[in-house]
Amino acid sequence: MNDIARKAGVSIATVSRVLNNNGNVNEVTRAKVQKAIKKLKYHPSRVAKRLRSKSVSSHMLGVLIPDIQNPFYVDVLRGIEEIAYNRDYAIIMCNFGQDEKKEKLYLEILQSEAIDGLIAAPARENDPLLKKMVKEGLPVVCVDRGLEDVEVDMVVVDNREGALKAVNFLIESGYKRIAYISGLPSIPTSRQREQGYRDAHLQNRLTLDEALIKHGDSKYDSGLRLCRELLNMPDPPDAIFAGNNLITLGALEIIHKMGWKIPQDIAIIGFDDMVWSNSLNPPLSAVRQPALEIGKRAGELLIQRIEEPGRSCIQMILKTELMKRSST
Amino acid sequence: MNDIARKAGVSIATVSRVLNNNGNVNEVTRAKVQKAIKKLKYHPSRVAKRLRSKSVSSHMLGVLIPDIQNPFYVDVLRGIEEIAYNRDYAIIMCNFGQDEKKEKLYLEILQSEAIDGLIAAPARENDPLLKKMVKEGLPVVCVDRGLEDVEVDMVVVDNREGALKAVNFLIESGYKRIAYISGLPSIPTSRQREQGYRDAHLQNRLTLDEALIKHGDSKYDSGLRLCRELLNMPDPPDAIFAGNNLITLGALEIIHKMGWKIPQDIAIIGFDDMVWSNSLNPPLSAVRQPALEIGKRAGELLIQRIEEPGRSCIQMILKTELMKRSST
DNA sequence: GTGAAAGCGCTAACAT
DNA sequence: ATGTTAGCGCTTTCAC
Repeated sequence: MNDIARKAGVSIATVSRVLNNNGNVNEVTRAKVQKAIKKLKYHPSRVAKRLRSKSVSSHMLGVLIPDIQNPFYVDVLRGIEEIAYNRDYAIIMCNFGQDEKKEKLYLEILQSEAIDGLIAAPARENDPLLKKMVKEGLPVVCVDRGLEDVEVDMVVVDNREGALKAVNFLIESGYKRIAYISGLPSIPTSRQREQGYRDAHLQNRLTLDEALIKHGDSKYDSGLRLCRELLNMPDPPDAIFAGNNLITLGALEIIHKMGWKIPQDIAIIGFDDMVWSNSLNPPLSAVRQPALEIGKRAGELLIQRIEEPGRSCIQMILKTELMKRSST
Repeated sequence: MNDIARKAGVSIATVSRVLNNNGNVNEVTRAKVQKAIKKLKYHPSRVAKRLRSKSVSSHMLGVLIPDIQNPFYVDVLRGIEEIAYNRDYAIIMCNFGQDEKKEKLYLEILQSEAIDGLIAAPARENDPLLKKMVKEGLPVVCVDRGLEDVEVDMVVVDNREGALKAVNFLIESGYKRIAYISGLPSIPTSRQREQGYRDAHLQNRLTLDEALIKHGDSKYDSGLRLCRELLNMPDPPDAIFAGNNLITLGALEIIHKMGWKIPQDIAIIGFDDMVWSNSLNPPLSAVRQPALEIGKRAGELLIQRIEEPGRSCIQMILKTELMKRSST
């Protein structure tokens, strides 16, 4: 910046002014400076900018997600990214893979990176570090999962209702022994979906066999393992409600491997739709979360909050949609 | 840092020393400082650190990938991330969605973020901006795609050979009219795979019907559309070689929708394996790229280069593996 | 072993 | 309309 000031025969303050289109600058000076900038192939340092002014936006956002292998989070991320891109924000992506130690480390990095704001799907609803960061004034919006005891913007889906609809649909279709393969029980969404599953049984006065509820860890392998246990039961289920994307795919692998026919031998419906649900054979029924939209809304909410830190918190609950295809 | 210096009754220089475990510090002074750090819940600012010393590592890496919806890149990313995490690097993830304008913007951001190094799968092999950054001394390693005219580390897969193996296998299995659904022809990997496809025909003296080669844009929808065109031909193919993940999934959707049986009516083999290839019905045959390993190797290479900028460039060519399952 | 001070690239208040 | 200057939080020489 010094070089360009010298080259253009002005002070660096003037350079800063033309760079930021801010303050009054004579047209001819501006032109001179512009030329020097071009000539010297100058690139502003976002780092210095951020250091200088906490008050001014660094145009850097953090995103903290649990599992980038899960297509749901990929779509959320894409939604966030789309908004960020349009508003000229860059993103630091932190994928903690359901590992709380890693999550903590990332949170610390994010903190010391002086980001403008953070979109997070925290592992635990009472994560102390994250709560602290919120209290210290960092704009945060939670997606998919909330945060206890503190005021934050939230974009979530009505998980209980989504599960309820899915299981009701299964029951209406005549299935009697419906299994639930749950993700990590410590994750709120897992519990909410289980609640919907239970409520559907209640509403329909269908007795629920607790042995049909399997708790896993939200990953592919647990879907595989738990589904095998289910199919090997002396009295196996006639339908499966799978707690998330990856669990569904794991379950499908076993079902096909054991040669069971869908939906004749066993029906399956997943929580989370995927772009390629139709590529499956048969096409998969699923509870669709508007993942892209969750990401977009979260991005918008975050940028709003950055621009107007005072505004009160918003909790957005998006609707799920039951995608009836041929697996049920 | 000032606060903690004051609190501990030392100078900020000393604080810096204990923070970085560097230089000689008296044990008792060190203890005092440590205590003050704890008390004041001090967090170092990575931003200031980066500003101060270009010489010292900022511990920030950039990753530039074309399409995060493609599970292949997700795995590459996971590989990179694993290495980065272990070596205490953070990652700025830039997903440009095959959009060159976006790619350019991201490259500029990365540049002004003072990252230590960059892992990129550039849209074009002769991207001028990226080439400039390499020449200016930014450590870069390319994955999946190379960069013309400049020396960079590269981690790629032998695409031609992978395709060759796949199509040879198809031919040996008795298929005669094998279609190729290509990704964007401007992407080198698309062309290399096409070359392998052609070579296989040559080697087996099988005449190749140019009408069976369809060029798309590497995305789901193009797989869908081009596969439909193929199946609707008066003289349709008996096997399909799909240029990537997303194309495969799009093709599968149409095949199922039109009620064709795999592999009786049509065989299909994809380039890129997926975790859930076994979840498909029938399980999908595929050319497996060791995506996670590509990411890891790239991460290692990059960190190596950051630590030893002088070392000469390495070009790593990883092997593909033919996963024979039931779709062929 | 420790402190003082310069400076990384930038912005903003204040002067001119 | 433009220049001067004081820092932002840190590292690193150079003294002591």
